[in-house]
Amino acid sequence: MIQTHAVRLFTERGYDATTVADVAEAAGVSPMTVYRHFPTKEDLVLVDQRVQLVAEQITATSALQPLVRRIGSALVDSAKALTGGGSGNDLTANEQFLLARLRLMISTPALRAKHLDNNYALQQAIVDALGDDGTDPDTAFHAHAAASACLAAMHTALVRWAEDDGRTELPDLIAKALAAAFGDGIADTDPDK
Amino acid sequence: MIQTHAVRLFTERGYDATTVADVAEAAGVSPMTVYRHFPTKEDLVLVDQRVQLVAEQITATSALQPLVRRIGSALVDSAKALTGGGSGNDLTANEQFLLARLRLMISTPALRAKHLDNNYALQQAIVDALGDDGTDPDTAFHAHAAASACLAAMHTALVRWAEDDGRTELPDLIAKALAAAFGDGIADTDPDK
DNA sequence: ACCGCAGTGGTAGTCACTAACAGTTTGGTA
DNA sequence: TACCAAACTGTTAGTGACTACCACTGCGGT
Repeated sequence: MIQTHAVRLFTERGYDATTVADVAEAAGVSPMTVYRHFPTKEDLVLVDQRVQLVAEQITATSALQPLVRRIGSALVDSAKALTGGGSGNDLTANEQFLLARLRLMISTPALRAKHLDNNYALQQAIVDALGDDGTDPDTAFHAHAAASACLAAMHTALVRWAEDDGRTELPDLIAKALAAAFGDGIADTDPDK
Repeated sequence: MIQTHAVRLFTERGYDATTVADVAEAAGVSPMTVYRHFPTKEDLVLVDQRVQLVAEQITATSALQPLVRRIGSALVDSAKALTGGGSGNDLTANEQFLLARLRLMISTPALRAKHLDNNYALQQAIVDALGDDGTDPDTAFHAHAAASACLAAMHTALVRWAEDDGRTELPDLIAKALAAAFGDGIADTDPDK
């Protein structure tokens, strides 16, 4: 509830021009309560990264495939879970809310910075999930390079998705971004296609 | 001078535990003076991105090459300018200072986030320099995906460089990171090698 | 009626950062 | 030397995010 009011106020008046006290008042609670649920003002907007989910998808992929393919397909699949499968044409309320938060995130430096740093944390989780045992620094370096590049491509897809107002399916956009960066074919999700 | 004291204090006591007033006192100036030279506390540490330089290198590359190759070679070249050419074995004072700031940047969330956002601004400049006229949204999307992935690989190289205490040449590490992400051969700088 | 406990609120403080104003130093000019 | 303008520095008084600490309320179980 607090989050809903926050995103609405931030969108209407701007992020910087809206204080946490404003959000608290709109939600009918005290500023203290806001801080109890959301450790920082930025967390009122930022999208849950689902680190756990992505990591599980990574371990589920075949270790025989190239790194960017393993990571890419995991990201595409997690995007499906995020948008709810993407069945019909109309956007669900969940997707609308996601879009509103993404638009704030893109246009507000503080939010954008924190989101990019969250992506960096996700990168660490991906490298861990890839099964890097830490013995070979070159292997870890390779994994970090691949993971960071894949996540950067995904971020580009997120921005494009928000600019498109969600008209294109997010998983498809991510696959397109991966293909644009790494070349066609590397990021196909379903081999039976 | 202010910056030198700031990095030293941040390294000794920690970034969060050091106030801007502390930095000002160590530098023998008032807190206001610090804010006049560095708009935010983070700017006391962050590395100059040299957006202009990278953009010029991009326009100097052949438009016939693949995007990641154009961007990659520009990033490798700008890294040479940043570290000062990398001639001898010993680290220059400039490189030492760069290393200290990088270490802070990697370990401090606020600094890391802002640096990643600076990279995002650099991405915009790279896309602009690539000559995207904005008419075709797919072309722009392609350029953004490639640029973001290249910058992510470069960031990975920066982290590795700091972990290595600068023992490996930074431009070489960036080339290695690009090769790890995009495949060998795509990021070679000098064709005559 | 009693206890524990999760959720909520108040108070006071720290610190990054800003705006408005005032004093000082510096470099160029007559 | 005298002078002026511009750059530099300092003071004060704020705003707002965020924290630590303590008190209060409702609520199910014994």
